[in-house]
Parts: sequence; C-alpha cells; structure tokens
Amino acid sequence: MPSADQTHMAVLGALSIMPMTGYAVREQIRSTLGSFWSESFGQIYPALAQLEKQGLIERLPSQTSRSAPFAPTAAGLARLRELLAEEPQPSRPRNGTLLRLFFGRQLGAEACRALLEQTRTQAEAQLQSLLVAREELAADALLRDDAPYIELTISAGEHSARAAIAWAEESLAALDALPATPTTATPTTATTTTRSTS
Amino acid sequence: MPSADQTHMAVLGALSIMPMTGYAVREQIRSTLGSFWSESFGQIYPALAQLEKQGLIERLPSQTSRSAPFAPTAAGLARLRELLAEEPQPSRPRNGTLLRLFFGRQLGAEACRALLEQTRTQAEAQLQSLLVAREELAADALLRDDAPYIELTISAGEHSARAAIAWAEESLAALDALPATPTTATPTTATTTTRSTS
DNA sequence: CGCTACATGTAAGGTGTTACATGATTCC
DNA sequence: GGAATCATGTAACACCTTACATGTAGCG
Repeated sequence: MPSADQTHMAVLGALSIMPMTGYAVREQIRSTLGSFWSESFGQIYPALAQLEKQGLIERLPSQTSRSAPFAPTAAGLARLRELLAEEPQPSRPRNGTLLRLFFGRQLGAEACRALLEQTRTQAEAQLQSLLVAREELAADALLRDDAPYIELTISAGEHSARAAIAWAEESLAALDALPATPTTATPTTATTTTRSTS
Repeated sequence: MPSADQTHMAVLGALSIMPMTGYAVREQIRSTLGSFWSESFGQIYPALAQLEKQGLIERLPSQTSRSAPFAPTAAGLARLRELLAEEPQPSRPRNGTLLRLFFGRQLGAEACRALLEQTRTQAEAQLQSLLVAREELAADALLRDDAPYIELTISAGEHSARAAIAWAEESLAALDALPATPTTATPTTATTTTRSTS
C-alpha cells in the first residue's frame, strides 16, 4: 500500500461514519483518532481532491449557508473496504521517553524519575478523556452502528494507559531501590568516569 | 530539537554503552531498541561522520583486523547528556490496526476478529523475546551499570504486551457478543446499505 | 574459491509538515 | 465592525527510506 493510500483510508473512513467538510475531517482525525492516528493538513486536502476526481467521494448539496460536506459514493465505500482489508503496515516506532530511560545511566536517576512521573500523569489524563469519549459515544445516536467498533479502540486506549500507569509506578519504586545511584552524570560538573579523549 | 539531534542522541547513546562500528550501531538499534526506536541505514552513517567531525566521537585503535569501533569522547558524553535532558518530543502515531478496527463496521466483524488474533499472537511473541532479552541482560557483565535502566524498558514492553493480550481477548469476546452482525460488508457482493451515488 | 557477513557510504525519490495565502461566515 | 472560527488550498522544505555501489574478512 503506497502510503498515500493510508491517508485515503483514513479520510474515506471518516466520511463513511458521517459526511463532513475537509476542515471537519481534519478536526475529527485530530480529536477522535488522535491517540492512534495522525494526518496533517497538507495531506487531507490533496487527498480529498484526488478522491473526488476518482469519483470516490462527492459533495452533498448543503442545506445551510455552511460549506458543502463530502460523502463517499458507492464506489468510495467499496474502495474503503478494499483498503481496510489490506495488512496494516507497521509504523516506525519513536518513543523518546523509553530511549531516554534506556540511556538512563547517562541521564541520571533523578531525571528518569521525572520522565516516569510525567508518563504516569499523562496516562491518567488520557484515562479521563477516554471516559468522556465513551460517554459521548453512548450518547450519539448517529454512531449507533459504528459504536461497538469504536468502543474497541477506546478500550485499547484504556488498557494501554493503565499499563503505562502500572509500569511507571513499578519503575519509580525500582529506581528508589537503586543503591547509591552510581550515576555518570554527577550533580556538580561533567566529570567523566569512563574513557576520555585521546 | 531539530530531529537530526534525535539520531545523534541514539547513536551517542549506543556508543556510550559500548564502542562499536557503524554497522554494529545499526544492528544494536534494530535488535535492542527495535521495539521503541528506529534509525535507518541512511541516517546512521552521516550522523557518525558529523559526530566525528565535531569531535564528539572518535575511532578507537582496533586490536583485531576488524574495523575500528567508535567511542564517544568526553565532549560527546557531555553532548549526550544535554540531548537526553531535553523534553521527549511526541511522535506522530500511526496504528493501522486500531484505525481498521475503528472503521470495523465497514471492514466486517470477521476481519476484525482476525486483526485481534494477530495482535494477540504478536504480543505473545513479544513477551517471549523480552524474557530472552532479560536473561541476556542479566548475563552480560559489561552492562552491569546500564542494566537497571535497560530493565525499565524491558518492563515497559512487558506491560504493554500483556495489556495488548488482555485487550485482544476482551475484544474478541465483545465481538462474539455482537448481535446478528449488522455489517455493511455483506459476505456476498458489495451491496451498500447506506447512501449511494448521485 | 565462493558465499556470507561485515563495513561504509551516496543519491534519488517519496513522504509528511509547516508556513503562508486567502476569503467567508458567525457571533459579540 | 472586529475577532474567532470555518474553510480551502499550495509550495517550500525537512525528513527518511531505499536502492545502488563498493570493498574486505572469515569460513567452509
């Protein structure tokens, strides 16, 4: 899947749930899919233009004075199913927090503790916002048919957040148990303990 | 952090644990950091060249006939600590599995089930390889000082994998409970239930 | 002696983000 | 009338990956 297709999949998917303007698609992707997907501005509009030219989406006649929303055509829905059926391709992971902890000896135990506390705080906030998301999902009658599937992704976020909290707490305890912190980064100045320059 | 710095951080970090050739750095990043970080071939060599020019790393005289390994200089270690101390910048998430489940109504319950089973299988494999990694870590005397920090990242992987397994199993059960699968994607041909073309 | 793994690099091409540019509509 | 938000795009640039190019060392 040539990866522009990934954007097409996300955009078609969003429109399959509810007709929207490009602007709204971006907002939805940011707010609703935000924790596991991202598309930037500069990708969404070109994607919409392409999809419209291919007859996969069309503008609905707008009732209000607001801009006309896009909706997938029958061919568009078929294309969406085709894209969804392809194997998900693994994305390149880049977790800055774990990288820093891996090199924690250089970073120092104190800074590691701060990273862990930050992780825990963020996961707790995430948990809260997922609770809200679940309530909104239950309240929205328009989403009735999609809700069971959306629910799975909310649940994934919760499991992941709870795991992060448990891990952070365990790790903080483990750091406390570290004897005499044999840190390379001493509180004073950068005195190197290991090999030095030639 | 201009993001080329991210590569510098990973490379300096790897060399801080043990002097290595560029080739080995790549291998280490792929195998050891692979589950939470990635650097491609085309980034590592230019990064090494730059770091050497800046005097942050140097080639150690090689004992064997093998190629000479790089090691960080004192300035290099200082630079590493500086980089590590910066805020981790959030990476753009792209979880293809969750995106597909979100649009599960279009994909169909059966295919969703397959995705969940795949997720569970992968997480179980991940768990196994983390067990191996932990044993190797414990066995390697050279890593003694870094081990407590590396251990945190192994633990993170385990928490995450166990959460994925629990989530997948719960979700499979939830899908089984779904009444009469009101799928849009019918087993026969693509009969659209919703709006169609103009 | 040939295959595999080690080792180093570059350049083309694709991807993705950001900043800029522009204008309509709505609300206060 | 002015600010905020809705709405649509583009173009420059940063970023990364991939494929190519090249050569050495060790092993069977």
